[in-house]
Amino acid sequence: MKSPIYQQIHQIIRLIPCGKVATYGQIAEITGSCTARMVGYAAAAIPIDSDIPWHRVINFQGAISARSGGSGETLQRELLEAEGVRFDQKGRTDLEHYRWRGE
DNA sequence: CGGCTGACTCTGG
DNA sequence: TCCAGAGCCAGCC
Repeated sequence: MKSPIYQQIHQIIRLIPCGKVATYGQIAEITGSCTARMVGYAAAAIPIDSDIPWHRVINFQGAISARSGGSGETLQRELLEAEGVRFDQKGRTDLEHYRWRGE
């Protein structure tokens, strides 16, 4: 980790409590030093094997953003459902109910 | 130093 | 609800 920005974003994601989700823009606002895209790119750099709950990071629509490679979207949904997050038929979560308030 | 790329967000049709 | 376009910035050739 050379860039403090990525490190910062990774740290914020670690603070997300179980059963809650955060949007890229939300995290960007918390850092106050980067934009939603930066969060997305930093998240993309997070390895699945990492201890960072990257699956709790979703887009502002409450939907899961598919990664560049391929499968991962399915895994993310499975992990969120395991934490109690419900998905509707559109594959989206109720942000008003599951969005992390920042505590 | 310059160009390309990308887990985004927002507005409008 | 879905699709397209514009704005945005760090990282990697």
